[in-house]
Parts: sequence; structure tokens; C-alpha cells
Amino acid sequence: MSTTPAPDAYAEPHGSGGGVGVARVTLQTVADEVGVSRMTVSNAFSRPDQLSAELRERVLAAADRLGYVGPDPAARVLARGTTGAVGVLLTESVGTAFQDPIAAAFFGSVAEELAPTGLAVALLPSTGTEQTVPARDVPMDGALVYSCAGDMTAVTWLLRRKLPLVFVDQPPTGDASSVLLDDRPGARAAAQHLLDLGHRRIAFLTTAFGLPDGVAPDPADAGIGYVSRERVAGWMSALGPAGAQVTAIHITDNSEEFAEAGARTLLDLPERPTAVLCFSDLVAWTVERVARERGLAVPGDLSVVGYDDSPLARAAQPQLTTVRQDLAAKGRVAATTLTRAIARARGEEGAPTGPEHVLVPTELVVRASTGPVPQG
Amino acid sequence: MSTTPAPDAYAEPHGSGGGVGVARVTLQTVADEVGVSRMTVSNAFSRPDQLSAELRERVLAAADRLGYVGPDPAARVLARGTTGAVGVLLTESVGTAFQDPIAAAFFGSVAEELAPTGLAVALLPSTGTEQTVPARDVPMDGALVYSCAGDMTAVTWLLRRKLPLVFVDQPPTGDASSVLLDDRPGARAAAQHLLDLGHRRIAFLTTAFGLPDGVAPDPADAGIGYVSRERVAGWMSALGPAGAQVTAIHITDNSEEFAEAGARTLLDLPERPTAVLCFSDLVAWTVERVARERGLAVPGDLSVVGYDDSPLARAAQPQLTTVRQDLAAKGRVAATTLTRAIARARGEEGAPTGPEHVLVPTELVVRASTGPVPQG
DNA sequence: AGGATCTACTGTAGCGGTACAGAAACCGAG
DNA sequence: CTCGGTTTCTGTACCGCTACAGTAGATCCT
Repeated sequence: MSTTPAPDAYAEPHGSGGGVGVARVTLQTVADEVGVSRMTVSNAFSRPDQLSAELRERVLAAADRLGYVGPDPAARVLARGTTGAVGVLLTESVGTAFQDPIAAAFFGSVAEELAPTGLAVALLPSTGTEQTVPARDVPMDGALVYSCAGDMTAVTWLLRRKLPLVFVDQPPTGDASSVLLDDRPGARAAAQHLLDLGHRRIAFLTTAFGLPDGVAPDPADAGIGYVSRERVAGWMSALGPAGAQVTAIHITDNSEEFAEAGARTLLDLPERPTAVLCFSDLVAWTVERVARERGLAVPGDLSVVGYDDSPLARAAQPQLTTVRQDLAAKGRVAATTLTRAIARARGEEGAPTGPEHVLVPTELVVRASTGPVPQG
Repeated sequence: MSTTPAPDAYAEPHGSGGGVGVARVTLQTVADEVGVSRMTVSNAFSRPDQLSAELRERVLAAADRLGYVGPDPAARVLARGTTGAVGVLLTESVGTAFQDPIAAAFFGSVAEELAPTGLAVALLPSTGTEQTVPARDVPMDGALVYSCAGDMTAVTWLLRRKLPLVFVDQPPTGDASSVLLDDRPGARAAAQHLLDLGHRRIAFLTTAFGLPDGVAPDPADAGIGYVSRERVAGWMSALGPAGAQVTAIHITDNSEEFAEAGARTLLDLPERPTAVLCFSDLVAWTVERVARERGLAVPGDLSVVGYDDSPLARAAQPQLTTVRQDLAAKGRVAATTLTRAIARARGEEGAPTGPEHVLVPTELVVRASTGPVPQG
């Protein structure tokens, strides 16, 4: 015995890649070990009711012994035809999307609602390499298109794949479903609130909602500025008939930087408005700050209205009058609308027979940043 | 000719499932149309250099005509062995993770850094259904484990799958890589700053960093409270030697609600501390608010130090002295560490030969919420 | 006793691609 | 005219799993 060379000496005769190539453990490996068919092992993992509890135990034990984790997800996806994941298509810059607490809260709510269904959420950057375009190459059962102004090529891929789609904060294309904020009534209420306080010289501070002059509107770009347009429409529906004197100031982006520039422009106006309707709480918060820096009182000299009712609205001094959107609800609705769209594509029972379009309500919240129009 | 029945009349002879079952368009369909092999069509899409430009054009045109979008992602994943996606394992509650601006900014940075590589990010809720456990069932090339205190079952799945893993804000297991915040020096500097201002009665307001009494520490739970422990260790490394009188107040969770309770406890202390070191800016911000409500001046009566340098730190009144962590950098590093770990698993050249462990620096930022110890 | 119905397991036939090793045609050089 | 080297396309062999239709034996009912 002692002269017998160690068995290991003969292992891996050709010493392939230095041990990296350990033959993979598959269903078959386990099946051979237990002495059953591959199908039985598959059932032991995926359909326990198809075999006796006793055999299942033995199979699972053998699998454990061999270090078999379970059916390979990739292979399972191919064989089953479902992926267990849905995509979320984001704006050009994913980072920006996450900086925005509104977007972040929305994603969180979506993921949370989806978790119990076992669906994972895949974030799809709309850009990609030449080689890899997530919207085209990531396996998924459906996708959420979230306010993707501009870059429509990713959306085009999703459409071509005929994936169940839900457009959020953006009008839908084709037979996709949609979840839109019912912005107009909320915006209208905010404007009416200012009118009721006696304001007649009112400004908007909002992101651009039209295309640059001379650019032909591309139908594929229908989503651009949709949200701003709706909010402006809501504001105007109250202010127009009342004959208020309206000044619109456009800011490039919903960021503190641009908001600050916009606020300065606003306060430099020869006939300074007595109230301002802002695209977001961030903008409103910035206006408050700039006004304070100039020694103007809010709401004494200037009433400010925000939008979203984000945490910032309550953190601001004075706390912002704003239009609340229920982000948690929006996320939940988006998630269920998507799962229903997927069910529809699969022809499941009880699934909707066509695309669904949901409006999420908005509501005016009056706090301390608005007050009666100053005398004189 | 006019007597010939319309060709359509004979289409779909067995009228299968009412049109739902339109035979799927695959590589083969296109290949037959063009009269080439399946392989050639595959190459037309995936490896253009393998065929003549002219033929490729014809293939692509035919594909377009037939409505063939491109190789099926699921099948491609199986055949190629790579998925084009990485997972991010989140805390029990995905929603909570996204509420937290720190976490949100981190994810954004990760996704942004990953975008150019064409990798999508899959959010893995650590829970799932009985049937579906994302950490086990989602195809991915690797994963980030982000501060997943407690629930280790999902992590266990990832480990068993032998996926390339990067632990973030949590000590790594096995041969996983890690990206940790270098909390101690920053925390130490914050504590030293208070000492330099003359403070000797100092409180901590932090999330629990130990296990409840009587619970045996489970090695698998090594990650629990890691961050708090590090910060406390940093604070103590300065305060201990200086002989400061330290009171630790534990809060259940890094939320405004618990922070508020903690702040009250703190201010009710018989011998009220003159300064407080907080686990986060959110906690510090809350302390400022509660102090203000009680008519205490910050920093006149109480110095407050935050942590993270989140946007809240600058929004607070007075602006918070805090310890900055560079979230964008942390995200970038986490992303590249993960791609390197994946490269290593694939045995690519230039890949690291072992797990990598990166420390992200922290830095004290002095603002207005700290001042000299009050006289008397 | 003789079907009808279950339960427990197996075999076959894909799912829709890609890798890799040819084979055939082409091409300039010796 | 032959020969090595390209370029261009093809055939085969998987990737690892699941759906579905069976088969065989056990159980039940009348």
C-alpha cells in the first residue's frame, strides 16, 4: 500500500487550467449520485409535490453533499420563458435620478411592492456600450419607463421586444399602460389658493416645457416636458380666467443651481411678482433662501408654493405650501400595473384585456410659505 | 387570377390559439428567409467581423422585415455564460433603503459607474416568496452586498452560488472583496474637535452596535452594527484617553422618529452633556430641532456633530459640523471593485489575483453647529 | 374481478442561442 | 501550378433546465 502513488497524482491528467475547470455540478450530476432521472432532481427543487417527501430529502441531501446550489437561473429562465425580473428604464443619468428624492422614493416603493412577488428590479441605464444595450440585452418580463425625456432609443428597444411596458409620468406609446400624476387639479388648486389670498402678479418657476425654437417636435419625443406642461396647464386653468398677470421663468433643470439663477431673475423683475408657483419643492426651497438673502420676508413680501410635498417641504423655513403627490401610492400602482400587464401578455386569467391608464391624485397642502398679498 | 382564393384564407390552417401563438421568430426563421445558416445570422448580430458587409446587410434587412429584434437575451445568457447584470442586495426593506439619501446616492453612483460597461444593476430584495428568492434565482455575474445587517440568508445564497461578491459597509465573508468607509479617523477627528473646544461632558446618539443582552453573537451576523461600532470606536479613541465623561444613548433605527426620542432622552439627562456626537446628519438635525424647541441654543448651549455630510448638513440651521464621506467615490470604487472581482472569476488577464479591500476616506467638516463649551 | 383514478417517477423534445472546428473559395507569392 | 494564408460561411455539439406526455404500480369503487 505504501508504495502505491497517491491517487491525486493521477487526477486531472491534463492539468487543464490549473484546477479552474472543475466540471460543473448540474442536475445530472445529482441525478447520477442518487440514481434517479434528471427530471426527478429538477422536481425536487422546483415542484416538491411531484415526488415523495422521502425521495426529495435524499435528493436534496445529495445535492448539498455535491455542493449543488439549485437549478441554474440562466438555464431556468430559458426553459421556463420567464425571468423573474422587471426593468426600470431611467433618465440618461442614473446618478441624477437617484439624487432626486422624489425619484428615489418612487423606486423604493416600486421595489417594495414587487418584492413579495419575487420579482427583482433591474435598473437599465439608457446608455450602454456599443456592444451592450441594457434595454435590448437584459432578460426581463416587463419594464417601467420612468420619465425618460429625450432619449427614446432605449424605449424603442423595449417596444420592439414587445415587452409589457408601463410608462410613468410620461404619456404611453402603443398599447403600453401608464401611471400618470393627476397634476392639473393639484396645480389648479395651488393657483386658486394664491388668487384667494389676493395675489394677481404671479410667476412660474419651472423647467422648460416646450422644445427649443426651430426644432420640429418629434413624435417619439412626446414625453419631453410632459410633467411641466401639465403643471403649467393646471396653474393657468385658474390664473387665466382670473386675468392674473403671469410671468414664466424657465429653468434648465430641476436642480438647486438652476433654481437659484431662476430665483434671482425672478426677484430682479422690475415689477416683482407677489407670489411664485414652483415646479418642485427644491425650487421653492431655493426661492425662500434667495429671498431671505435679499431681506425679503416669506410670505410677507413673497408667497411661495412648492410641488411634491417632499421632506424638504417640511424642512424649509417657513414650511412650504405645496402640492402633495403620494409617491408610495404611485410606486405601488406602477408595480401592480406592471404585473397586470405581464399577466395580460401571458394570457393569464383575470388579467386586464387592454392597457390600463391610472391617474394618481394630487392634493394642495397649505403651510406657512403663502399669505395674503402685501398691501400697496 | 380573380378566382384564386385569397392566400390568407389558407394561412394558419389550424388556427391555433386564436392568433396568440404566432410562431416565434428566431434566428432560424431569419436564416431560412435569407437562405444562410443560423450561425451566419447569429454572427450578423453579434460578431459583424465574421461575415461580409454585404451579406450582413441582407441578413439585418430580412430580420427587420420579419420583426426579429435580435438574439433572445435569455438564450444568449445561457449560451454565453454571462448575464450582463450584477445584483445589489439590500436591507430587508428596499423602500427604507431608498428613503435614505445616503444609500440612494450610493446606488446612483454605482449604477452610473456601471452604465458604460453595459452592466445593469438588479435590486435584490432580501426577502422573496416561498417560490422565488431573488438572491438565488436571478441570473447575475456578481453582486454588491450593501450593509445587510441581520438577514444573512440572502447573503448565504449568494455565497453558495460562488458569485463574485463585494461587501460594502460590512466586513466581508470568505474571499469576497470589500469597500469600507474608513470611519475611525473621521470619527476621531470629530471627537477631538469637541475636546479642542473644551467639551468634557459628551454624549453619543447612535444606533445599537451590540446585540441584545443574552444573545450569543452569531458569526454569520458579523455585519450587524459594524458601522456604528466603527464610529463609536473612532470617537472613543479620542475621548477615552482624554478622560471625557461619556454617555451613550442608543436609538433603534436611524430614523427621525427614533432620533427624536433619543434627543429628548439626551436633553432630559440630569447633568446635560455640552456636546453630542450623532450617528448621522439626520440624527444631528433632529437634535438641533428638539434643542430649539426647548429654547436651547446650538452651539451656545449644546454643540452638535453629524455624520455623512449629506445635503441635510447644509440645510440644517445652524449648518452642521459633520464627518464627510465621499459617496460618489464610494459608489465608483464599489463598482470597479465588483467588475474586477468578476474579471478575476473569469480568469481574465490583468485581473486581481485575490479579493481586494478598499477603504474610503472620511474627513471632518467644521461648520456652525459646534462651538466652545458654555461657561459654568 | 375489472376498469377508473391516483401517485411517483421517467424520457423525450425542446427553450434560442453561441463556441469552435472545419470546409470551400479566393489570393498573392514562389 | 502549387502552397500557405485569408476570408467567409457552415455543422455540430453543447449551455442546463423544464414541459409534457407517458408508464407502471397501487388504490378504489361496484
